[in-house]
Amino acid sequence: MCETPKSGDLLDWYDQNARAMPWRTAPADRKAGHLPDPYRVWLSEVMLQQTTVAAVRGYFLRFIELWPTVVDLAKADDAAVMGEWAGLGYYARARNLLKCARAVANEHDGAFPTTHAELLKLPGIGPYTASAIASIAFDRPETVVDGNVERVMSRLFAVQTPLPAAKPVLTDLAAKLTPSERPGDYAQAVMDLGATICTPRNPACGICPWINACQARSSGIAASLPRKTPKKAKPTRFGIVYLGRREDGAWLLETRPSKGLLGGMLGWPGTEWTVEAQAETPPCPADWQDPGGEVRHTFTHFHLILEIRVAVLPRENPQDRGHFVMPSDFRPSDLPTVMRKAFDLASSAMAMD
DNA sequence: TATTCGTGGGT
DNA sequence: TACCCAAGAAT
Repeated sequence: MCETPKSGDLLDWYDQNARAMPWRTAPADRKAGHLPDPYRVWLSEVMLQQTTVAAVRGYFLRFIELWPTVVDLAKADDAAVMGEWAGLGYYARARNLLKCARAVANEHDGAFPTTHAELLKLPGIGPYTASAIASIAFDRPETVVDGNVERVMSRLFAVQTPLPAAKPVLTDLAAKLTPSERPGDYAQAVMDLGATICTPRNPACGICPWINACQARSSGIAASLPRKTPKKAKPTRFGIVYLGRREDGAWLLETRPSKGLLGGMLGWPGTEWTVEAQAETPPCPADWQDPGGEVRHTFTHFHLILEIRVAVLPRENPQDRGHFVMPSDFRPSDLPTVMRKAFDLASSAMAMD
């Protein structure tokens, strides 16, 4: 038989094992009444959506350096924010980040709302992020349910229903465990537990503060939970991108439409990406050459094989698409990863700089 | 409810 | 290599 899990046992563990992060206030400081900056909590939580702490850290520090407050961010140029987000993925987050910053600056006097319901109205803030901000930044007793919490609850209560169907049940179980004391620390504690001990594979049950309360552990099935419904196979799509350079060195680039894949990001003009090989569709007439090689990249729901073409473009070429960017203004780091791969391939194949 | 939407690291 | 996965939201 198992004990009833106690939130206090987890908080005691967290007091000793909380991981330091740039956006986080240590448990001792929180107990002294020092809550973290809501702007930093919001920014970090949006960056952390479906993204690892290791990947986020550098981006977070850079954003804070460039835009120390939400009002600063609200005044930033779209292209600057999208460029700084490049490489982090899920670019709708960056578009909504700006919308949200401007809403907070213009409609909330630069102060984030403090309740779950008000936070939920803002762009890019869903149920998880609203709970995270309300609990972590404002110590409200809201329940965070992310992938970590789903895994911890499914094991603690041996929930056999596969995800995502089990989500409502797991949310209910998590809510009933959430304490009214130290809700901010508790939220971070459950997620830390899932990230460091109650891991997807090889959970470290021997050092878990809830070992005596865990039903899956007592049944020996912890590592097999949570169950998940099978995923669909990824199809492969094909496309061509065109890396054109004017005689004065300027690159022909385009800002992609603000909706859909890589929306709002800088990229090379090219064909659509489809399951059938694409016919040549250059952005302007030129002597396009194939330098050889291909870019392979995998998105969430398809594999992509991309061919590249390169050309020197005449100075007075009436291009149909895109805009020219001088080398002094071109930062490959502004490109989403698949576009940066194309640039790297062209650079190595042509040995051009 | 199901799909769309990135990327890099781990196994 | 080929998966799996990560502090989800929008549609």
